[in-house]
Amino acid sequence: MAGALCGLWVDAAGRVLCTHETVGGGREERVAAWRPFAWLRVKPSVIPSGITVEELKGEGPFRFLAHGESLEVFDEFSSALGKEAAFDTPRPWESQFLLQRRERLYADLPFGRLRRCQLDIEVASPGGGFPDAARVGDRVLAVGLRQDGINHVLLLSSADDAAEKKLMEEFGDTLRRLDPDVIEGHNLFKFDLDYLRQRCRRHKVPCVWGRHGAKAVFRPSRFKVAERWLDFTRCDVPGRAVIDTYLLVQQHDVTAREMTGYGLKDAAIYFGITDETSERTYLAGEEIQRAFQEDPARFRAYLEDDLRETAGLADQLLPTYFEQARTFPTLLQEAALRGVTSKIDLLFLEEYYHARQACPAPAEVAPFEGGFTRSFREGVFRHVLHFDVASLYPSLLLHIGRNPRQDTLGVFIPLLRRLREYRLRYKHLARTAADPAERAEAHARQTSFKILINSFYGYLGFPGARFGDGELAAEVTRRGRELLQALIDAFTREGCVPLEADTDGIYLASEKHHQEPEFLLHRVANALPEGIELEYDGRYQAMFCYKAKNYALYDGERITLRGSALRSRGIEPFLKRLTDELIRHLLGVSPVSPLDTIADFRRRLPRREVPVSELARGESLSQSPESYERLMAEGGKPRRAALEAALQLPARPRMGERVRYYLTAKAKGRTADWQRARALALHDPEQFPYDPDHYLGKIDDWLERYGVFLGAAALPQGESAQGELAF
DNA sequence: AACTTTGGCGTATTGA
DNA sequence: TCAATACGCCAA
Repeated sequence: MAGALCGLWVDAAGRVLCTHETVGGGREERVAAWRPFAWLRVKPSVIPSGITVEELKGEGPFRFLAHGESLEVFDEFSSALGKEAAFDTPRPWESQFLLQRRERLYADLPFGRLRRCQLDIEVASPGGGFPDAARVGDRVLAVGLRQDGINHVLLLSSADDAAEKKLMEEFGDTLRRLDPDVIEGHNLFKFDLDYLRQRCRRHKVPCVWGRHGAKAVFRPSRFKVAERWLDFTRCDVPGRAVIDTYLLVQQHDVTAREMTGYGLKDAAIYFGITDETSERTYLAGEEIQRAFQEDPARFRAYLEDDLRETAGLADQLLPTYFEQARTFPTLLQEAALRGVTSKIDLLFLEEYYHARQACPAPAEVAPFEGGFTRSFREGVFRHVLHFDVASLYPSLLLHIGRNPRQDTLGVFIPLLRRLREYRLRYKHLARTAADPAERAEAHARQTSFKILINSFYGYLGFPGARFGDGELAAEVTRRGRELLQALIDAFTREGCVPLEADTDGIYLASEKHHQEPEFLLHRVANALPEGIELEYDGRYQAMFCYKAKNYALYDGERITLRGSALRSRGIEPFLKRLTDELIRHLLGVSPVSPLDTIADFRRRLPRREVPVSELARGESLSQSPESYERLMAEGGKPRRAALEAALQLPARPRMGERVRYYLTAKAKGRTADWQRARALALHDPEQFPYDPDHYLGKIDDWLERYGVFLGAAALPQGESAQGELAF
């Protein structure tokens, strides 16, 4: 019996090259058999030798299944069929192999036995400017590799080309000797690997970094983080997974949205790997080269701290994806880089393949209504309770119990049910297991199942999902709205005052029940259908209700902000400060009124005494500056201030990165924001001072919105206070 | 090159 | 000056 599969690669010839764990924890390489396959809409009139075609059971446009005896024969066959939609085959090939064999990577391999190697490079650029691997004067100073806590630091031996070439060869040798399953690094894709590739190419050193003597492959790719797309150069190292913690960190922050930055240093502090106050060696970009020459010990300490922090980030962020790779027929790197649709599709396709059932094509999805959202009151309220329905949409799906229309095999609901059972089992284990490593693993599993379960509803409403069903998704949200409305009515009958409701939860004020929310919970929860569970989620001294999806809570210790109006990252810091002061004031946390701060700003702004960094707004680029520039050159529109600012910067930011900018004074023919925007990094108080009037106007706008909550003193003329103080 | 959904707030651009 | 519209960012 072979040990766990911990590496997989299908080469160009169609050979399946596997790496298995051996009894002693080593790695051994093997070649496995595989028959490439595809689904077809029609039976080809001519079937070449080496290809078999079977007719499938059930309804669905893909009614035939073709197998090839080798990839070569199969490729020829598929190109002969042409590019029409008659042909559909799961990619990459590694997924197809796993699916065909019902195999998974890392089966029975604990996370602790995964061979993980951290990688970081240090480079020198002439004049201390921004590194650019294409420049002759640039140089790799050191390559750091760390595996199982042991550092392997490779240093440039002298300042000539031959030495850098030798360093590149040493890097390849060391990597192959360590033979990791996973290569981890912070910003690997956009920096380290791409830089190494360019230097290797210069010295004609092939990037043989993979298993089975294979070279790394590079190609442009994109990664979606919530609403943002990030551009990066993807690197595939055959037989290994490349994991970029820079991407994982950003993905993590989608839900939390509380990180101050995504660089290694910020992330390490945020995740508690490095204590903010404790020592770690740090070198600024321009100091690195000098330290390399004059203080080697310090240079090495810096590199090793980077490796340690990278390992720490992956310790926390990788297990979820590791568990995904054990769940889906997919590579670990794919699990970390791709969305949930392809993964769910693979689970379906695996069942359809083995059942020899005809496959559907993605269906049309008509626009449909979502969750119920309402802000009932505006102002400050006391004795606030929060209730929500546990896993509303998955519960409703199971309650409805209907499979997607095209799922003729009936895979969806049983799969969802099984995943939920698994999740509950691992959630329990995460609390009760004796061994801490086992608890951690159980936690990772339950987290990855939770993400998966929650995305089943979204999958149904997604037009690209092969087994999607917009009507079923619409049915789920419709029942969700009815349920929430029924809860609001029930709470109202109990004498509570609804404040804010959104999708699956409700905030309400009730002095009577504030001390005994469980009592209230039982009275209301009785009316709910089987399988739908209402939970008491928390109690608050005070709540500031602003508008729908925008509110602040105070539990006696901490303030929680919700909503883009109150906590958006793009907002100018000085306005954010006003809002924070307002909320602390309204919630009774601080006696200081923002009106004092406003008076102060109004005094200092005209003299430009407020630092520009307090005024600059930030925005992440939804487009690369280059493509924006091209579009504008062709007379495109609309113009955008953030992109205009990005174009000013010598080190052009890429799509998905943040740009901060401020506004300079109006001039003739230069009144629009985009014409006056200037990158914060290029602030020049003499040549390009900021425009105080613009920022004074922002304060007026702020008062327009929030003045009512501060009473008559703050109001523009003709308005009266509407904020109420109740209960 | 790649994609889970809808709902809501606030700001800027554009064109009249 | 005012609308329609697009976009960034966020809640669930």
